[in-house]
Amino acid sequence: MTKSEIDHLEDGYRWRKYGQKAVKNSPFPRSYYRCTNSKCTVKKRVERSSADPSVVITTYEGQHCHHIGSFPRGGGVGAAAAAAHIHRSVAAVALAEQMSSFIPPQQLYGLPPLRPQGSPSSETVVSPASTSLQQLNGSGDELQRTSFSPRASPARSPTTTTPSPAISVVEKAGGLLDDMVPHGVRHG
DNA sequence: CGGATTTGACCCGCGC
DNA sequence: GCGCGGGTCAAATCCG
Repeated sequence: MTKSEIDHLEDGYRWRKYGQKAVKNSPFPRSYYRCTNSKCTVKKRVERSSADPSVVITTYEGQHCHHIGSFPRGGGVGAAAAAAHIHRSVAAVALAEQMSSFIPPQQLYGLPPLRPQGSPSSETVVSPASTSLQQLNGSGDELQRTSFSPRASPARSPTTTTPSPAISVVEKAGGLLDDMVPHGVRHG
């Protein structure tokens, strides 16, 4: 789950939308993305929460068989790539957690069928990924979630320059990216 | 002109 | 067997 107004959250990979369908649970449509890499079959499902329109639920499916390599903002990325090759898509999920960080891993709506048994034991599978991310972050995610306000403001200013709640996640992403990309390459 | 996005059609599994 | 919901394809369109 990610708190953001925009659907196309940049997690370091290139995504191409290939479909959009309306869902019953939510009045908002669900978007389907695929990794632009030819031999990479990773899929991403982005839907908006019915309870909180400002929350988007991003579901990763599959595993990136390639590293980021060509980061849209530049190069030198290692965090997401390192996390991505850990084992499964949980790395990507964990990465999304890092960006949102306002929900404990145990309460994830549902993880990929990593465990054939009925008990996924999410903490067991998320642990390695989040641990690595915590290490490369230098600190835990607690400080992030504490400084994050889950209810920023309605802020639906269409034409004004009022900062939108998306800025919050952007700042957080920036803080995360700060460790991934060097300064100066994020302006475009 | 090319790549990404849009959007309707098509396909598949499931319930009645 | 049919209808419905969900997922994907592909032609048209948009934008750089």
